[in-house]
Amino acid sequence: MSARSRKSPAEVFAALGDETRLLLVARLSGSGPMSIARLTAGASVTRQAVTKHLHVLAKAGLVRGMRQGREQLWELDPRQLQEARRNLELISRHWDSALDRLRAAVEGQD
Amino acid sequence: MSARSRKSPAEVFAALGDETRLLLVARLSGSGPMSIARLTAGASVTRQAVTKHLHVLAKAGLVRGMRQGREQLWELDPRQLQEARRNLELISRHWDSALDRLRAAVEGQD
DNA sequence: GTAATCTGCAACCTAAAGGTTGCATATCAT
DNA sequence: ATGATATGCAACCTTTAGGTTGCAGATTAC
Repeated sequence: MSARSRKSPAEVFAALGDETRLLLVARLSGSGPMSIARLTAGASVTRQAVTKHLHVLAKAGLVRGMRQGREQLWELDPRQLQEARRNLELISRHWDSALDRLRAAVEGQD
Repeated sequence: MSARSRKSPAEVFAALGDETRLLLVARLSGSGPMSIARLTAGASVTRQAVTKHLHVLAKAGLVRGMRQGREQLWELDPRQLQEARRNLELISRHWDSALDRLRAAVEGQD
């Protein structure tokens, strides 16, 4: 149940559907791997909460952790991130056609 | 608290982070406005559950409902959808740079 | 070696999510 | 009018999310 299997879009969306996690992703996007302690420093919740959020993100395949000495470093997972990114674009494009369709329908009514 | 105010990305993601809701959005993307009864026909939960999901989507600004006779028709909300779409693309692009950065870091290490 | 740091594990708590059922109400068809 | 449809509202239930605290185990710094 780790980061390797295919993740459903819903799971990825759900993982991103939380302010704290979105913040973690943003911070990891802007720098290299970071320890839990450091990530906690910038968050408004306890270390345990941060840890849990990281695991949620990991389960969705967005980040991955690795041990280094006494600290656990977390970083974005390029592969799953790419896939998530493509999913977002697929949906986005899907909406495009939906919007086109709507527009056409409205114009047709005139 | 209706569809007019600005929605946080997290809220939109959260709204999309559920299989049933994703399905509803997909169905609405593929056709015109649909009544709750009709939407329920394709779902695996009760009408009430569908109604609740629609309200969650509406609160996130993704869909909107309108009354027509005895039925309530739901459709995608073009405006908020556009905005959501742009948010997705922003994040997606943000990830792109993050991935570039990662790639560069790895190459630099060789 | 000892103290300070960084984490993991587990128990526990509260609020919200997701879902159901029952009943009332409005609208449509005949 | 009457029965069938389509919803809305409200109460209720169970599971999960998000968060906390306390304590034990490693690792690192001195």
